[in-house]
Amino acid sequence: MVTIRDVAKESGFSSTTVSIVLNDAPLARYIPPVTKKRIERAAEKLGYRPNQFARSLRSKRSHTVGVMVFDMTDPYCTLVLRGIENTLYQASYLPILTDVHNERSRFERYLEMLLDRRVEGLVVLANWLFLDINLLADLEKSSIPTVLIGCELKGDSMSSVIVDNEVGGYLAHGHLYSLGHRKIAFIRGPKTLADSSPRWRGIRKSAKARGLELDSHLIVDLPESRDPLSSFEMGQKLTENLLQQKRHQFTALLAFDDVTAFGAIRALAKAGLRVPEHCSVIGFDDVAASALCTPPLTTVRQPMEAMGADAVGIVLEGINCVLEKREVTAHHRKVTPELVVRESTRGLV
Amino acid sequence: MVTIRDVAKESGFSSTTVSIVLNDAPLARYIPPVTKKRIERAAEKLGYRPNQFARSLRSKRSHTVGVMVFDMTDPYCTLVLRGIENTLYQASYLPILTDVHNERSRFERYLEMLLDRRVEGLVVLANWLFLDINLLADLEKSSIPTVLIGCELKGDSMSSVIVDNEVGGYLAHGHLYSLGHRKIAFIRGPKTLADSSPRWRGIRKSAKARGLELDSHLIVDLPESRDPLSSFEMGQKLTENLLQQKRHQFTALLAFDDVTAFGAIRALAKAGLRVPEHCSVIGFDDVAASALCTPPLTTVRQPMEAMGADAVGIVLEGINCVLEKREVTAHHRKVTPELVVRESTRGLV
DNA sequence: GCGGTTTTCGTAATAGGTTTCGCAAACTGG
DNA sequence: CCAGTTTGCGAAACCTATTACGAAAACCGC
Repeated sequence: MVTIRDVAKESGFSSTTVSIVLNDAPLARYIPPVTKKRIERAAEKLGYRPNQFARSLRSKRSHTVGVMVFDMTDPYCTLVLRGIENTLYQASYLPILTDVHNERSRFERYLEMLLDRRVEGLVVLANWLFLDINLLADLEKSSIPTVLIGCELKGDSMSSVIVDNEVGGYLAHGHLYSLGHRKIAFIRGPKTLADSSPRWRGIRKSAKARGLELDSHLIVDLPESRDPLSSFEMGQKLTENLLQQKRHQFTALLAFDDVTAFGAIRALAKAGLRVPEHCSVIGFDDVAASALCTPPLTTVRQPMEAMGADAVGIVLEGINCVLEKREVTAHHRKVTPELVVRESTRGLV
Repeated sequence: MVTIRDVAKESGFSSTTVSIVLNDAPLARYIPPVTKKRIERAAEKLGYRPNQFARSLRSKRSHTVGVMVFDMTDPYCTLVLRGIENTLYQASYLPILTDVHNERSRFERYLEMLLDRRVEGLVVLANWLFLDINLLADLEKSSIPTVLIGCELKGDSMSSVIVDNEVGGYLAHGHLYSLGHRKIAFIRGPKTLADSSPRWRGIRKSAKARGLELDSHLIVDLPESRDPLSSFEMGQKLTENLLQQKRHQFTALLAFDDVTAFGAIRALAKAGLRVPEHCSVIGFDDVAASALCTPPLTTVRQPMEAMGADAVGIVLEGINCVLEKREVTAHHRKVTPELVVRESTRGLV
């Protein structure tokens, strides 16, 4: 390995000067161009690359951000991660990716590891979070800029980026209503999931605004589960149950999320019902698969890539605050979802 | 920040002894339990956490592995990443995730960044790789244990983990054949993609073994594209083309991969053909969406999680070789794919 | 040609660990 | 009781880059 001293020797100057020149430090003003050239040429010739460990040891900076995901296999993650990665790249930061597998011990272990590495910020993708909220209290103590995606924690210790679930629920229900559906089945999210209740609130709001009564026989809840893909089987099963109560028919189904919707569609197909001819189905999220399956799923899109980018923007700003010893202020961003009409919903004839 | 010297002061011993005790270094044999206790208690009391920068500076180790993905949005990545992450976690390594976006400049920049961070190994997910192969030559120079997933590079400079595409093609074709299909359409992969030709070889082998002639009118190729999801639109378009030549009908379609198959299914649906009633469709990969869509896709599964885990295993072994100054030998693993029969294929009546 | 500023560059301290070396005390065997 | 080993521990070197400080030269104005 070639060190700064090697460059110093090669160029005939001291390591101090080499450091100043190569980093273009303030003092570089005083270094004549000839000297700079010589040093740069020497560095080039030797293929010098500064040792980041030594540099970090001095500067106390890692140029690294920790990314914690609660379950990578959730298709929701992909685009958010893309947004995170891309924004970090622009800023020359690198992400350390950890997948908590929805396990408390793993969360704690990873958090320790990340803090030990002195990550300068933390992005937590808490989309499918069933752990104690006070687990997030661990995060507060960490005292580095932290942003939660998909889960709001009021207060000024941590920022958050969430989708406006209420608007989303409102949009979804409004869409089905405007297509003429009046008998709508609902698969709500697990009670313990933060997204569930605001989405439902939006739905009720829409129903109320339109003077529509909701039939409690057509409302079911996903159970709590550690596995985000379990909502497929649950969606299927719950839909089967709904179909069995012959006295309470429905012409449309509003699922908690896209994966649940896929499960519902499966159940409908097994019952000989086609989407959207016999029953319209709408999801939430707009994961990649929603556009790929046939019929493509009408859904409420979360701008996932933008949310990831936004989260990183907040973290980077926080890092700058820390560097400049300004106060770090928490931001609570709530982004607006967008209705994406595809072919799984259709007007009643 | 509390340093090792603080612990030394608190415990009444030197930093040497503290280091030896807390790391359980060989010399710790000679330290009496009383001393160890005192030091551990002091460390505990002060909440001492060793500075990883300092440690890495000395030991030249980062306990970090670089993970380069060519395009995160490829659904193929998710499970592979899960396997990578999980195996690294077991070994207390952390992954730095980079997404090359299929851009040469980005690849080079990220590679430099990773090497600057002294990652101890490299896992490259080269699934959808259209860049010059000699770009991978850059990797060879890096002289750290490197494993390629999904792309073989013969030689002993780099290891690889790939699926046995030929067997996969053979299985897929054999499955359709055994269901009675004789007129089969094929959407082959892009010529420049490493997976394409062995898969096709497997298909031809199966056809030959069964004495079946392939109809060249029913064979089309995906064009080259940077975007892994483009194979959806391409699959759709090519299938439309296939359907237009009325004189060459087919009862089954074998797609290059699952995403292509989704496109094909869409085209079939638009033409009023149902899967599998009117046409069977088989994919390749078994991405998550394949089990979620309706009808669920029959496909050839790549054991993606295991492949990721396997790759990390090889990297870790390589790292150990480097540590013990043994020779690093490249491994070329070829894993067997598995036919997953779902409902997008059906026997001819 | 003398104080003062600017330019140019190096010495040494620093960051926070790990490791080599060596000293001294305690023990072992003959 | 003496040589030789084992125990127990610390001083100092080391890893590599950054930076505070200061020395010396060059330059300026008067």
